[in-house]
Formats: sequence, C-alpha cells, structure tokens
Amino acid sequence: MKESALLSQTTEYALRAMSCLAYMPDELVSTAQLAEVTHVPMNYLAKVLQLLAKSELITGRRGVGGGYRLNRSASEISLMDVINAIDPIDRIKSCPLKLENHSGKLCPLHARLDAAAKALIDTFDGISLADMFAEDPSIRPLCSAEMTTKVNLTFGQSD
Amino acid sequence: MKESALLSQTTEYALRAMSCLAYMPDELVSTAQLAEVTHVPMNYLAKVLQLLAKSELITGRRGVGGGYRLNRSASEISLMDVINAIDPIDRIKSCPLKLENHSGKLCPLHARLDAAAKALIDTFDGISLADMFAEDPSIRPLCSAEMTTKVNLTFGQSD
DNA sequence: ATGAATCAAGATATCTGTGTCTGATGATTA
DNA sequence: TAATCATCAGACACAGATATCTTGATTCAT
Repeated sequence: MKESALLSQTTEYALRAMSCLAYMPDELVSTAQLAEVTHVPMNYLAKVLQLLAKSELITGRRGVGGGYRLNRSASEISLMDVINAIDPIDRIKSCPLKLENHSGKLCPLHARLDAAAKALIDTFDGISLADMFAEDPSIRPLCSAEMTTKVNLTFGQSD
Repeated sequence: MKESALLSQTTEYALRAMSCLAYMPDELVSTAQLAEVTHVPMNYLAKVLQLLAKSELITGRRGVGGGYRLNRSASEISLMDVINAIDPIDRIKSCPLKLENHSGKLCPLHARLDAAAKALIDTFDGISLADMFAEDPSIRPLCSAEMTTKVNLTFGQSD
C-alpha cells in the first residue's frame, strides 16, 4: 500500500503554521502570508487555522492588517497541544474486538500498541514550539533561509 | 476532527491475523476462521491476507483444508515486519516543503517528527509475534478466552 | 460613510482507505 | 472426472480526509 505518515497532512500543516506564528509572537500574520511561507494551499490552511482558533491556541483578527497570533507564549504550547487540536492520537482504552471477558486488561498486542501511543504522546507533550528555536540558529523551523528571508522581507524585521 | 489511530485499520487487522496465526504455527487457518476470531470483515481480511502473502510473511494454500500459515517462526517476525507489509511508517528523509537551501539537514520541527517516527519503528522492530505469548498465560493475544476457546473448539487442541 | 482587506462559515469537489462482491484458479475428496 | 472448498485477482461501492470556492461579517483607512 501507500506510505503512511505518523501525523495526518492536516496536522502537519497545523504544526507548520504554529511554528511560523511562534517565530513572530505579537505580530498578526495573515493566512496568505502563512500559506506562502509554509507552502500549504491557502484555502485549506484557512480551514486549519479556524480549527486552531476554535481550540483557542490562536486568535484571529479580521479586517485590514488582520491575521492570526498565538494565544499563549511559544514555550507554553506543546506539539501535542497542536496535534490535539486537529487529530488527537488515540489511546487504546478497551479491547478493539469488544470482547468482555478479560477484566479491563488489554491483550498483549493492544497493550503494546497502546504503550507505543502513550510514548508518542509523551514525546510530543515534552516538546514546545519554543524548543524548536533553541538549537543551531542557522536552521530555523520550517527550513531556515526561506522562512527567515521571506519573513524579514515581508515585515522588515532585522535579525 | 476525528481521533486518528497510530496505525491504519488495515494494519490493525493484519496484526490481529498474524497474532492468530502465530498462536498455531504449522496449522492451516482459513480466512473464514481468522475472520471470526479476529472480528474482521471476512472479505476485507481476505485482501489483507493477500498483501501479507505477497510480502512473504505467510503462505496461502488453496483447496479443501486450505488456509494460511506463517512462513517464518513467530519469534522471527516483528510487529514492524507486519506493519511494513501494509503501511510502512515513513521516515522524513528530506524537507517536506521541498526547500533546497539547508544542505541535507531537516529543520527542527521535522527533525523531531522524524525522530519520533524512528523511535516508533525501533519499538515495533523490537517486538516479535512470539513476545506476545511470553507473559501472563491467562491473557492471550487477541483477548484470551475468546480466542483460546474458539480455537480449541475448532481444532480440538487440548491446552 | 465608503471601500478594501481579512477572517468566518458553509457548500461543493476530489482522492484515498475501507469494505463488498464476483468470477477464476488451484487443491482435495470421492 | 466431477464436485467442493478455499485462495487469488480484479471490479465496484462507500465514507472520510483533503482541497476548493463562494458568500457573509468584521476591521481599518480614507
């Protein structure tokens, strides 16, 4: 079959947009700008941003000069927060076969699958948007130069 | 949006079927029997088994008394082998935005997503089908009693 | 106030994963 | 050989994720 990504395409888009917003806190960034930098189809990104806004991770402001901005600081938003806003990773709470006769316990197979899901969730819980700026400063989230130059051009910020 | 499982439905089905086959090596188990025990729609399971057969994890035998059996011993088949036969977990090899200007390196975001994918793969690589029988013997893969009794009834094996 | 910019919301289109069905091929039994 | 069982192979149907488009509502600048 086809390769399957760990996260859905929509979630990937959301993470890109959030990374971008984290890069310039307190600035209002329009959907069009985000779409260009993140290379996401604009009309679709608009939908994704609406979801993020509904989850109260970001706030949208209409009108001229409008756009989106983070609701909390980048260090207080984990990757898992973003993932949860779009496609939560589901834990296996009860036997998927709907068999009753093992009191609450998962079978070895599903116990291990659930453990893997938990590990993933814990990993993403432990990474904040801010963490992604804390390394080699020559490489920015969403691929350094592209983003850095585009953004600087657009907003006239000096580095 | 909707909850999204770590593995696709099809992969889940494949893991169930493989667990079942691992439980009775050297027996030929028909699609109908597997479907009943694993609670998977029979016609669809038939497709999944064909995929597993094409990947040479199992071999099908036609005709009266036919069915499927493992090609290797359960201890030599990892969960990842099964997953790879259906929907491989894809690593992020290059920038999904298709930006060229960072020589081979992933940006912090995708580097972390890829690390998570690698960790998952390593986890599933380290678990064999046989491992799932090595614990509390009262709980079998695919939910103990159900499978145990059904199987014993069907094949008349004593415990 | 008027017009332009921008988000909000809903309808619609497309593609892929999931699931069903039918006929063909091969194996067993009698 | 004939009949039956079960996999094999392909076509078809459906639903949900992805993507597009249109219209309305809000904000800003003039």
